[in-house]
Amino acid sequence: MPLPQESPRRRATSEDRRREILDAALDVFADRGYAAARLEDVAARAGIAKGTIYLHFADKRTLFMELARGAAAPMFERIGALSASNAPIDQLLRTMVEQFREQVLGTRRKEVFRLVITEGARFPEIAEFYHREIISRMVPPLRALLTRAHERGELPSDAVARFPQLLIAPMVVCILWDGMFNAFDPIDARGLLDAHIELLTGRKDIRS
Amino acid sequence: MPLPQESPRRRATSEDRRREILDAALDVFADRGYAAARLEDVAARAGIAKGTIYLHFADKRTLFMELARGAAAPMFERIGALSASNAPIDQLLRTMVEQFREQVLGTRRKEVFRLVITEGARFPEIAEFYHREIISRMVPPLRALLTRAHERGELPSDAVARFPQLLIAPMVVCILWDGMFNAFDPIDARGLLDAHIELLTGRKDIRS
Amino acid sequence: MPLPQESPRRRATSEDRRREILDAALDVFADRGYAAARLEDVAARAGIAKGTIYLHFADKRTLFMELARGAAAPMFERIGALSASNAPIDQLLRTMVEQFREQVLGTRRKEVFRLVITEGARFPEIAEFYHREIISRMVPPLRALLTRAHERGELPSDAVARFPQLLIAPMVVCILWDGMFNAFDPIDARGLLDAHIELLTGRKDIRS
Amino acid sequence: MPLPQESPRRRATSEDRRREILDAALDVFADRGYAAARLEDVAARAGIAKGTIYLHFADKRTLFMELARGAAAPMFERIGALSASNAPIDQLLRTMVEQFREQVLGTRRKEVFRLVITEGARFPEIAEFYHREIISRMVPPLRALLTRAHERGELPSDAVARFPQLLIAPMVVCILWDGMFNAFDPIDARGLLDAHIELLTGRKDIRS
DNA sequence: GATGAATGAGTGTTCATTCAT
DNA sequence: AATGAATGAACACTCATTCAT
Repeated sequence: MPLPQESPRRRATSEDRRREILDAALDVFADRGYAAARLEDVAARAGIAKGTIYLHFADKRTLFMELARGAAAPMFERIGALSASNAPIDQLLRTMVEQFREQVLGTRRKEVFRLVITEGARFPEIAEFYHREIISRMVPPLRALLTRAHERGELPSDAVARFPQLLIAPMVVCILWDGMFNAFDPIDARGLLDAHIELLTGRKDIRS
Repeated sequence: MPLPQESPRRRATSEDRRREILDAALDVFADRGYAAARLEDVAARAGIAKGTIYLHFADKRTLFMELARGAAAPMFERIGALSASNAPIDQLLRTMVEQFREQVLGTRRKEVFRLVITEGARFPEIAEFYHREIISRMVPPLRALLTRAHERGELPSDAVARFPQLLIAPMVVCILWDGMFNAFDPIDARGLLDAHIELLTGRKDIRS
Repeated sequence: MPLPQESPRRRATSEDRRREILDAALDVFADRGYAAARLEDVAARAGIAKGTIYLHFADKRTLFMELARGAAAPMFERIGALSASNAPIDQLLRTMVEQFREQVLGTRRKEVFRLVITEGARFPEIAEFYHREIISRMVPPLRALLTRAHERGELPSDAVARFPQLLIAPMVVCILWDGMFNAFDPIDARGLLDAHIELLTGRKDIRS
Repeated sequence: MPLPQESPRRRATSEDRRREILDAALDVFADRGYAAARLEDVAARAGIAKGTIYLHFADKRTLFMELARGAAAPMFERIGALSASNAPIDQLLRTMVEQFREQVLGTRRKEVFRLVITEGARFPEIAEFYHREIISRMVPPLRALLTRAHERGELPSDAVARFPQLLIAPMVVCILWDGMFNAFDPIDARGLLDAHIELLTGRKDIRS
């Protein structure tokens, strides 16, 4: 819920400017990695002067961390939707995987996640943030969901329920593979993720 | 007919020196990432002068790439052993996972893999090298092995056979999780990897 | 968002605004020195926007110079009063010293003088201004005064008459000492300046 | 007494390099003041590269502080010599003043002192250092000396004994005047300092 | 081979100044 | 008049790389 804005125009512009900088920063950070990225390139790509960045972000590190945090918000909705649902588990998993392909792999957001994965070890705050805000909030409902599915006989094993990381692992691999090998051996993300669901549920999907 | 060898002594010494530098480099690169690592720190940790590094490696990039390549060699042996075996698949998988835990996760070699994963996108040569030397050599025998197992009924699904990445994904996640969250939420790698085998084989392990 | 103004006059006059800026500038320049002072801090302290400074002063240098010049005006009056007087020299000196303590050392004006002393060498215009407007106007009447006092036997030596800087030197030292050592060894300005008059006149003051 | 040097050549060279940098730094700091001085200019004047400065000094501030501290050492000798002497006070004072003119005013060391005076307020460490190492060590022997002289009747007043700053004040003024007004009104330091001694001792010097 | 002092291009960050609103 | 976002030149400091010893 946005606070009342004293000057809607100005505020909007400032918010836009922030967004432009974050967009440009994503390109540059994704391209070169955090340490090798140059703020001058970020500025150039955003079409602004170098100093302008500092009107919106305290320093390079802060810019990076706000970029990394930015990708977290959209995940909550998916989590909420998932844990609330009573649909059969394979349908849920398929929805989840489809959303991942469409909203992460198919967009620039995948770059943010790759950055989180590849730079996370050097940014304790980001690691903690993701653990606290994403992982520790995601695991309990996921586990509940998967446990229920197991108890209903929809999942042959409780392995994923005990280690929900197993559900996520192939997606992580998709992002990493895409970043490393895409040029000469692009991944068939759909095939891989469908195969993974098959492994989990023990059932082959008959796709329309 | 032996080729003329340069002095065995000198060669051995030089090789030792190389190894010391690579060891030190692993520490520093793992700690700070490629771009932020300082060769001065590498030298200090190796107990040598900065310039000495350049007697053994052309430049920072080369040093890093040779470090990255170094972890590849030991994998061939495992691959060979695996594909030659006729043992039941769950036993093979358990051996493989155990080796991973003992020889990668339990050693500093996990740092090399983490570096390959996190810096790979910025080092096309490394990406290509790993794809060419590891992945493209590993996939066919792995696939054959898993296909055979599926056909013998040891694997309920051919999903892993079609996407051997699914076999590797949890190990990747182990390495990444270890690097990011170990301080406050250490991973139970054995549990996770056993659960994964359970998923693949459909059978719970009865460990002695 | 401007608060409703407490004062009935809607806007400060330009002269008031100038004064506010100069006041704020004195604080900031005194605190950090000319080069390290930031106009943004001046603006913040004056409660105005950064750009507003430029409506009243051409640039940072000009602002500083007008600040430095500002402290000069009040000195003329003292000089005039001094040179016109026929009172005994020790009384005059005591008055002078007392005025210095009350109107310079005891106020923020001492900061202006410290700035003139410490930055003067870097601001030829200020050096020239002070030499032209203060020193070269002050020396002749001072010299006349002191010479007369010497001839009347009120001063045992003509040394100060020949070098009126000797009269000023302890005051300069007071200002500098205050700025450097005040925190841990505050100066007894009254004692020091009284002792100085004793040196000049050869007579100890019997203070009431 | 120099310690045994492990590598006389190297050590001597490094010491020389330090000295060259300090010399160049004195020029630049004296010319522009601390904040406005550019280390690139220091390097250029020393005939070295910018980075070389950092092999010898941690940063700009440290460079400045070591420069400021450097001028302190030579003063101890003078202090020791003075306080040990039993010569008549006016002779001591004349020696002191002469040394000041020759070894401070007549050399680049006066620039160091000007820097200490003008930047001291912004460098608490320097202020404390000078107070601790110079002033607090200088005052007691000076006071003892001047008190003895007063008791022997060589000084008509105990004013300087009580406030030894009065002895120093004219020298401070000489340094400042020299920096600000020298171009158009050079000071007659000898005349001024002699006049000051006359004030203190009540005796005119008959110079040869 | 080994050293480590020296280099200098490169980059994050600051801040006086401008100008559209 | 006043604002404050934007600019971009400037500068401290870093570090891969070289080379004389």
